[in-house]
This record gives sequence, structure tokens and C-alpha cells, in this order.
Amino acid sequence: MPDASPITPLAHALAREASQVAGGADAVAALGPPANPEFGDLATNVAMTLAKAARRSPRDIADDLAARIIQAEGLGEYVESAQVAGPGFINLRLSPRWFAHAARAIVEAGDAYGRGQADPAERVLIEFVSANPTGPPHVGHARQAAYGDGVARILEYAGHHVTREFYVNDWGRQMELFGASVAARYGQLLGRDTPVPEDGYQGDYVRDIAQRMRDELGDSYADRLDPPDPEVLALFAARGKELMLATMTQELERFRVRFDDFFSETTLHEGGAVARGLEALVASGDAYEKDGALWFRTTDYGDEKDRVLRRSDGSTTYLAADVAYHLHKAGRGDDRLLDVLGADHHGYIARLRAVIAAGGFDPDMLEVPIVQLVSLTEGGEAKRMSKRAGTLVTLGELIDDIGVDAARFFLVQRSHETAFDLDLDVARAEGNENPVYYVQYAHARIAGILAQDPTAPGDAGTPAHLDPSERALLLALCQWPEVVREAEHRRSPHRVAAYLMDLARDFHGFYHRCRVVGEAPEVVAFRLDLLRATRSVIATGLGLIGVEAPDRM
RNA sequence: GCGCCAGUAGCUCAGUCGGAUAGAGCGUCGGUCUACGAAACCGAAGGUCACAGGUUCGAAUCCUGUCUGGCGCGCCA
Repeated sequence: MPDASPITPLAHALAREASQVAGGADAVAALGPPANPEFGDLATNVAMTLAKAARRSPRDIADDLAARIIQAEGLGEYVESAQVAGPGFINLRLSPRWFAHAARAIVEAGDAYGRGQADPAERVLIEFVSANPTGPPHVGHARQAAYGDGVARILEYAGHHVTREFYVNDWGRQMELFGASVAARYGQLLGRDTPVPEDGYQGDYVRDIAQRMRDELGDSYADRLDPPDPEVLALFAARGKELMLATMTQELERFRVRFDDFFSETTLHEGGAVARGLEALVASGDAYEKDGALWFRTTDYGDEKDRVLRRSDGSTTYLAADVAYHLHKAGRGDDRLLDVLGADHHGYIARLRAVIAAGGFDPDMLEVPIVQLVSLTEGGEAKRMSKRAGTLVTLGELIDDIGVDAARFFLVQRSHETAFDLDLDVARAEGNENPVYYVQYAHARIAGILAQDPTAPGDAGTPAHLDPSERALLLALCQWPEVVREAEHRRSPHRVAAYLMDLARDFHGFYHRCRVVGEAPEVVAFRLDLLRATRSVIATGLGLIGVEAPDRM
């Protein structure tokens, strides 16, 4: 098991011994770093968890277990001491030989260390960003992009098969308004007095799109703009959407986010899927007519009120398309659907689950992680953002301002379910106050040492004594597979970012206390393994959140 | 009014199968470069974990209630 932590075999042996002490009761032995490093290298609370079943006091069990540990097979040969403390903890101190073996094992596992633990492996379809193609993606989309792509990378690393999808809302009144806005700007470029509609899109990016359309079309539509005829509006909406979407794709790729699919809402309407979806709901009794409209009985599935699918004027709602879209998604053979939504859409969860359930699928196949809002601060003050005033910070502007690495790290550093403020002054800083460089610097430092190509004989043996910082660093590396597992299960890339900060801290501490080059052969051998293992885990971890791991900075 | 998320150090936030003395970054104060990169390290100050009850050997963590903040509650998308 090259993917497992070196601690795992110890934990298995410990569980076996604990079970015997407790008279055969099943024992799950948690074995991890103690609250205080001075207590030892590893600690377990298994005696306390067994106390009730064994009808003995935790201390009593712990005393028995500690005595067995030091002679247990697969455990005793690595344990220098096992001491009972507090209410029933057992603190273990491990031998340098174990540390040397563990470091070697991690180096040999390489990029596979922590990989492929998913059980069972699933086919996952993750939909995220899905910004309307009527404007550039903004900071909120950036957070969703960083989150969704981070989750996707983590799931892939864990062993799942992942498809990334972007749903394009290219239908309805908003697209008409967008087309009219582009057409108006196009007219203005030709010197006509064609105002942008009152409730249209005012941003400068509309001018850019109009400019490109003028480059493509010349002035051939100049005389059909006042008022614009339907054919012209449709053309400007369709081509405008393509250009907007192309810009979006480019900015997202610059952000290192790449989608496998862009799924167009329009195809659902034109292909009849929306109509068929509504018919299916009627046929199954999940939809009914009332007041001239067609309603989806979502209350049957836990929603607080029923929702309109088709208005009394015959037009379909946004939900009608979502019905068709989710039935389509659920029927593609994936085991799991992830819809990453912004906080302002959390009210949608119940009706989306209703769609899945009404379609005859297991509603639990759908997960809807909600990404909370992010706001920006600069100079100690909140940066006011308004779509209307045109002060919205776009993804592209954010990247230009603070760089892709800082943007991705910061946006994924905080739990997605917490609203937070991103401090542009800190994120922009290239110096020591920027957390992302703290991690990257650790990687670059290691690369610097390894570039000197220090060597040690293969049979150098193991050091007689270890520095506390060496123990701390190796034990931190041992946590990596568990971190990946937790990030996978909780859909929480921020766990990876937090771990990398911890790991970098342990490395920097080690670096200041321990030299590598020029030490005794057995010391060089062990520390080289520590360096290689650390570099590998940092590079892998940064990769999972879309941040580069540079050899030089 | 109802629902979701949150309330932890001056600021931004980790801590989520209940464990020992609650942590990090930034900020503040004081130290450390004639040896592998000082974008670093070491130390100090800073806490009624919103509040009140409850569950138990043990609660920031679980339960109940209250208060505060963000978001949502449309035949909009």
C-alpha cells in the first residue's frame, strides 16, 4: 500500500492488541500526534473508547495495553516507550529506525503517496461557475471556480473519475437584452444614436464585443438598428454570446480551470427536452395545472412550496429548463452529481433534489455544495462592488492584480461555507506577509538544496538521535493521506491549503535547526529522504489546489 | 415570520466521527544571517470559543433556547 501513511500499520497492530485487552471487542485505534509534542511522537485514546464495553476504567485498560505494546509484533520493535497519561491516553515514543523507514517509504511512493484511496471509486459529474454569458466572470465566480476545480482535482487524485461541466444560461429575456445592448453599442460605433436599453447591460465589455462585431460585420446592419429588427437582435445575441463565452473560457483557463463540457440551455429548449421533461412530470403526477400555470409538486420532496414550471402565458420558467438539464445529467451514467452553487442560490437545493427524485433517481446522488460570498478589502476598507456602477472586480482583473497562485490559494484557503474577506494588500504582497509564498518558498528551498546534489551511501544506516524538528516534520508528512481523505469526503480543498501551511511551518523549523550537506552519512541519508518526501507532498498538495510549486522564486 | 451559513486573539480565519495546556496568517513588541535561500527562524503580548441551559469521565465540537450578522424565501434568471 504505497498510498497509505506509515502510521497505518502501527494503528492496525495497536487495534489488534487493544481488542485483545478489551476481551475481543472491536477496536478502532486512532493513532495521531499528541496535544503536546513533549508527550511523545504518537498518542492514542483507544483505552478510553473501550472503557464502556470492557467495563473497566480507562487507566486500567491503558496500563495493560501499554505493557503489551512494547512487545507486540509489528509495533514493539519500533516503540521505545509507551506511557499512560491523563485520563487514559497512551503516549508512544518511536525509534529513529521507524522514522528512517517511514521517510524511505514516502519517498519511494512518490506522487502515489496519498493517492487513490477512494472507496468506492465513483464517476462524478461536477458542475460549477455556470456564470451567465452576459458578462465577464467576477470575484464570486472566481471563488466558485477555485473551489470547484479544487474539489475536482482532489476527487481525481482520490481515484474518482471526474467530469467538469459549465452550464450556459443562453436562453430567455436576459439574452435578448444582451443582444439589444450589443446592437446598441454597435450602432454607436457607427455614429448612430442608439441607446442601450434602460435595463440592459451597461458595462464597457459590451463595447468591446460590439467593436469585434463591427470588425466582423462592417456597417452592413447600420440601417436595421433603429429600431432593431428581430433578426438583427437574434444575430447580435447569438454572436455576442459566443464572444462572451470565449472570453470567459480564456480567463478561466488562465486561472487553470478547464471544463470538459459547456452545456447550452438553448439546446434543451430547441431539442424538445424541456417539453419532454414537463410531460414526464405530468405523467408521473408530479406536476399539475392551477390558475392556468403548470406547477411542480416539489413539496412532496421536502420543498417549502410548489414551483411554477410553465406560466399562464405559456412560457416556461428557468426551473423547467433545470428539470430537463438535471434529468439529462442524472441519466448519463454518473454515480454522483455535484452542483456547486453560490450562497444566493441555496434556496434551489430542495427543488433540484425534487427533480432527481421525481425522475426516479436516488436523490442522494445529488450534492449541492454552497460557496458563500467573498468580498474584497483594500487599505483596511471594504471594496464596494456593484454590477450597476461597473465597479465589479472581474476574474481577469483579480489575476492581473495579485497573480493566479495567490488568487487560487486565498480563495481556497477558507472553508467554502464561510463568507470571508480577501485582503488585497496581503494577497498582493510579494514578501513574507503572503501565505502562499510561505508554502512555495519551502518547496523552492528544498529544490535549492537538492540542486547541490548531496549524496549518501545506500547502506548508511540510521541516525542514533533525532532532532525534535525532524520528528515533527516526518509526523506531519504522515498526516497527508488522512488530509486527502478528509478533503475528499468533505469536499473541502481548504483542508489541503491549511495542511500545506502546517507542513511548510514544520519544514522551515527543521531547516533552521538541521543541516543536510556535510553531516555524517546516516544523517545525510535520512535528511535527504525527509527533503524529497516533503518536496513531493508540497508539490502534490499545491497541484490539488491549482497552485504552482516553483524550484526558484 | 420561515430556511441555509456563520459568530473562536486587534484583523482575516483553521479547529466538523467529543479528548490532555484552543491554533495559524496578518498586525504589535523583542531577538537571530562569516555554513544548504532571512520570502525564513526563535521569543513575548493578546481568548468569558456570542449568551444561557443540557448530555458525560471529558464540550469550541453534540442537543435545546436566546441574541447578532450574511444570504435566500417571484408565474425573475
